[in-house]
Amino acid sequence: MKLFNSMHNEIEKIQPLIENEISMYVCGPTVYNDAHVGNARPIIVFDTLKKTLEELGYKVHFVSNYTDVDDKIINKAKELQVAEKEVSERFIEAYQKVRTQLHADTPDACPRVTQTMDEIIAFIDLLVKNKYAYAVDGDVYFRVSAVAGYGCLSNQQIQDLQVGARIDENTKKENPLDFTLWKKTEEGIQWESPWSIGRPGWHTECVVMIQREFQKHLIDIHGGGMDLKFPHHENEIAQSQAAYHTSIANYWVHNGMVNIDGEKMSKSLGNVVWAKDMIKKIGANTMRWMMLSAHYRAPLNINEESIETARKESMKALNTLKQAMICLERNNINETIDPSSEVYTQFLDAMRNDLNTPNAFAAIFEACKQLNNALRKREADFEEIATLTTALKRMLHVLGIAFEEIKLSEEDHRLFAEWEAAKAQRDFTKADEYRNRLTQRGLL
RNA sequence: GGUUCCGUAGCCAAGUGGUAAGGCAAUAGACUGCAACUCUGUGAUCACCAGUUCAAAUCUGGUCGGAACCUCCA
Repeated sequence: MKLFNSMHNEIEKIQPLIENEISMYVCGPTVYNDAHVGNARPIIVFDTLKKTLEELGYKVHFVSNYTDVDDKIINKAKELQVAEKEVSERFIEAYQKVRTQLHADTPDACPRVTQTMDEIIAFIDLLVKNKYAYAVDGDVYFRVSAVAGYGCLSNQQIQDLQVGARIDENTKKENPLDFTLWKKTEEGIQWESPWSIGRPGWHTECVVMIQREFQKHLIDIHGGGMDLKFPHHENEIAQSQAAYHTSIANYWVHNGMVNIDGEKMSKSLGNVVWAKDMIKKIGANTMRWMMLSAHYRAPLNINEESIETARKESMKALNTLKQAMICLERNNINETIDPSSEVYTQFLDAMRNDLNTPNAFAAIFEACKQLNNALRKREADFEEIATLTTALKRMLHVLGIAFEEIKLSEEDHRLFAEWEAAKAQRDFTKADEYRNRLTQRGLL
């Protein structure tokens, strides 16, 4: 398996820390609102990565968090006049629903900030004690200058950052780049800490959660949206370097952003599309197909045309699969277990190569073509059909495209036979009748 | 100002040194009782310029155009 490592800006062969096992952490959402289609992309991308790794034989340990402490949640709670916990619970539930609807596997663990507070405070305390952080008036800041190599992920030089940085009104910091680890506050949820009553900053939780969930300081893959690279991931690394002398993960993977009709999705533009609405409108299969039809690192533009194309393509593949399954059922052929075939190899090679889903789709189209040709042959090669069917199923599974298994009832078998008999007798009235009934049963 | 990425047929999109995958659309056929489905054929010299090389979409330099990030947005 090869992946583009944002840390070194090049494609690298994955060398897992433990043979045949992959530990993977993906930054989850701040649960102050419903997930929009931009949030859906990392769900789909990293779920596809997980499924690919599993298809390649790796055992994947997958963790993704929920940020349930944040200013935005506090504001939302005020707006709705409810407790913050109510807001976060509600949107965690909504997020989980979207993830499930998108055919994404539930992570092995979904830690929350509110449930990790003791560890977070202990971690900040460790940083303060080791002089990597300092407390001022109840706030705690990370001392960026204390770690060598700050900026290694985003390839930023500290001096360059300072030039362009917006002027920070916070004069308590030693350096404008220093980031908040603990914030004293009288508002919203609060916890007691050695420094003040307050709440933690955003950048600490992931480091602590990774340590807690994986029980180690270095994992294989850390993922998230491209926009998290700086400062979030950079700051995670800085803290991890300070506390554990590791960069948290060996491979940093970032997905590209989503645009709607060529424009960035934002509240100010008023073009935010909620994931749940789009799923309802176009279906999860079309949504995954569309999102995976571009490479995960490239920006993805969504418009009516790209949706329509994805819908057609996915329908074609699923229809081919259905016809193949019906053919096998009607002829009492068991599917093979082994998907080995040229197209399956082609597919896996594409996926292995930095998740090259556009090329993987080419393999799927080729499989469909071969399958359709095989299905039309006068003397059907059932072995070929069985192998291709298994291969196609496996490929669709890896991409998270759901399909229904076909099991023909006695009645179905009879209808097919009657239909064919009627056609043979050129009784087209009857034939159409059977055809309609088969169509109604979703078999044609 | 800094960092990173991109500009390939009408549209989407791979390919990163050896003479341009795939899909959608379009179009011409085949199959079919009709329809649907399906299959077959047809299209680009890769933003522009200059270099390196036997050979460049692919490397180098430049020009033009677009995007993301630079303190909490996936």
